[in-house]
Amino acid sequence: MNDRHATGIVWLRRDLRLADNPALHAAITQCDRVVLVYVDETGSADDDPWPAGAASRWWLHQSLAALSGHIAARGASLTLRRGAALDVLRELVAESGAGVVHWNRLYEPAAIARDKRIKAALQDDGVEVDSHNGALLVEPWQTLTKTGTPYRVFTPFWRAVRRDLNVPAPLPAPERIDGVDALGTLALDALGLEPELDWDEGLAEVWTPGEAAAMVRAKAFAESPVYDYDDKRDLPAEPGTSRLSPHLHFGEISPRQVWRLVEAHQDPEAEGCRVFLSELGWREFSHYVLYHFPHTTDAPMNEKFAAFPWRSDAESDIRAWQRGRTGIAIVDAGMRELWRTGWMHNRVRMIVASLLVKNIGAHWLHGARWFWDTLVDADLPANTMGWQWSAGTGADAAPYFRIFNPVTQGEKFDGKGGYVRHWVPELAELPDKYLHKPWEAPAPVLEAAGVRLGRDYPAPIVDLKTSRKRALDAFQTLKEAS
DNA sequence: CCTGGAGTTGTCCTA
DNA sequence: TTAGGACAACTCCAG
Repeated sequence: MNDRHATGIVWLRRDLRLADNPALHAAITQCDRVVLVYVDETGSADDDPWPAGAASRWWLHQSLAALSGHIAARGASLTLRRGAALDVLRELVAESGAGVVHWNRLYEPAAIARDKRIKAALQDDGVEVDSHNGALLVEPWQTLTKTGTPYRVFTPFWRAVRRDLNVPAPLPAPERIDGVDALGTLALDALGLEPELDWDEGLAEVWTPGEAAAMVRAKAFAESPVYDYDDKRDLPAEPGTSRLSPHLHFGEISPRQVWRLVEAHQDPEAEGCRVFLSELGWREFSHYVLYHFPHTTDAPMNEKFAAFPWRSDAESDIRAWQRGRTGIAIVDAGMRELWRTGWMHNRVRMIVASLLVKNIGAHWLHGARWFWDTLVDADLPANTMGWQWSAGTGADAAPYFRIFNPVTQGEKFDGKGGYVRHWVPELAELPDKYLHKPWEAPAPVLEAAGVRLGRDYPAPIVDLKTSRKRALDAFQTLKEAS
C-alpha cells in the first residue's frame, strides 16, 4: 500500500482540475513522474446506456482544452487517447513503466461496473490501483439509517450527514508537475467532441468551461448576497443562482471547495446560506440514491408506477415542447433558454417538467433524455432524481396532486415578465396581465402587441384545466389497480 | 415492535 | 383580497 513508484498514471474522468484533486495529489506525492490521461471511450463502451450528450461533449471539449493549458503551465502535458479505458491504461503502463494508477471515483451504475472491472484487471497485471473521493462531501455508503438501510427521504438524510460532516480544507494545486515525455497523444480536435453543425454559439456566449473560470464563478457567487439565495434563486429573470452545476459536474471545482468558499465569505447560519448548502446536499443525495437504487435511471423508484398510463401518442406534443412551441409562455421561454444556452433556471425546469409529464402526459424518460442531450450540466444522478421527482414516481417525490400551473408559476416568479420577454420576444409587447396567458388576451390587446395567435406564436397545445384533470384521473386508475 | 410526527419547490375553492 | 383547508394516503425514520 502506497509504495513509492517511479511513475504513476492519473486517469482523469470528471475531475478536470488541478486543485483539490485527491488522485492527482496522491500520485504526485507518491511518484517521481506522472502521466495525466483522459480517455475518450465513445464507441468503445457499448454497455453505457447514458453516453454523454451533445451539449456535454461541447463542454468537455472546452474543459479539456483549459485543463491541458493548466497542466502545460506546470511543466507537463495532458495525454489524450481514444478506446476502451482498460486497453488504453494497459498501453500506458507498458509505454511508461507506471506501477500505479490513480483515479477519483464516479458513482453512476455503468461507471462503477466498468471501474471495478478495470481495477481487478490491472491488479491482475501487477499494477497498483488507488481510487479516491474527489466528487462528494460524503461517500454514499457512509450514511445509513439506524437500522442500516439507505435513506429515501432527503431531510433525515441531510440531517444525518450534517451531524458529523467535516469539510476539510481543499488540497492545493501542484506548483509543478513532472510528466513523462514522448507519450503519444491525440489532438483534442481528433476526439470529435465539438458539434459538426454550428449550433454552439449560444453556449460559448454564456459559458467558460474550465477550472479557472469555475473558480471565478464560485468566488463571485460566494461574495454575492448568498443570504438572499432562498428568495432570489426562484426568480429566473435574476442572477440569483450559482450556475456552478456544469463546473461541478465535470469536476472543475469540488463541492468541498464551494462549501469552504461560502463558509469563508458568509454566515453559514443565514437562511439563504443554509438553503444553498442544502442544494449541495441535494447533489449528494442524488448520487446517494442512484448508488443505492441503480435501476432508477430508467425505471420508477416506486414500483407501482410501472403500470402508469403514460400517453404513447404524444410525439407531436413532445416535439413542440422540445422546440419551445407549446404556446405556454414560461415553458417556451425555458425550453428556448435550454436550447440556446445548454442550461435552464431550476424553477423553470420544474415548470417545464410538470407540463410534459402531467399536462402532456408523456413518460418522464422523454424529458430525461432531452435534458440529457441538451444540458451542459447533464448529470445522471441529478437528472434521474429531478425527473422522478417531477413525475411523482420517486420515493421522495412530489405528491401526485402537486401539478404546477405554468400561468400561476409565471405570474408568481416572473411577474414583471423579464424572463419570458427575453426568450419569447414575439410576446414582448403584451402587457404583464396577459404575458403568461396570451390565449386569454382580448383581440385588441393581441393586435396592439402585434401577436396573431397561431401564426406569430402558437395557441396552447394543451388545455391546462382539462389536462390537469386527466392527470389526476390517471393517478386514480393506478390506485384502483393496486 | 410500536408510535407518531413529518415529508423541497402547489393549486384550487371557499369563506 | 386574503387566509385556510382539502387534496390521500403512505412511508420514512427516530425515539
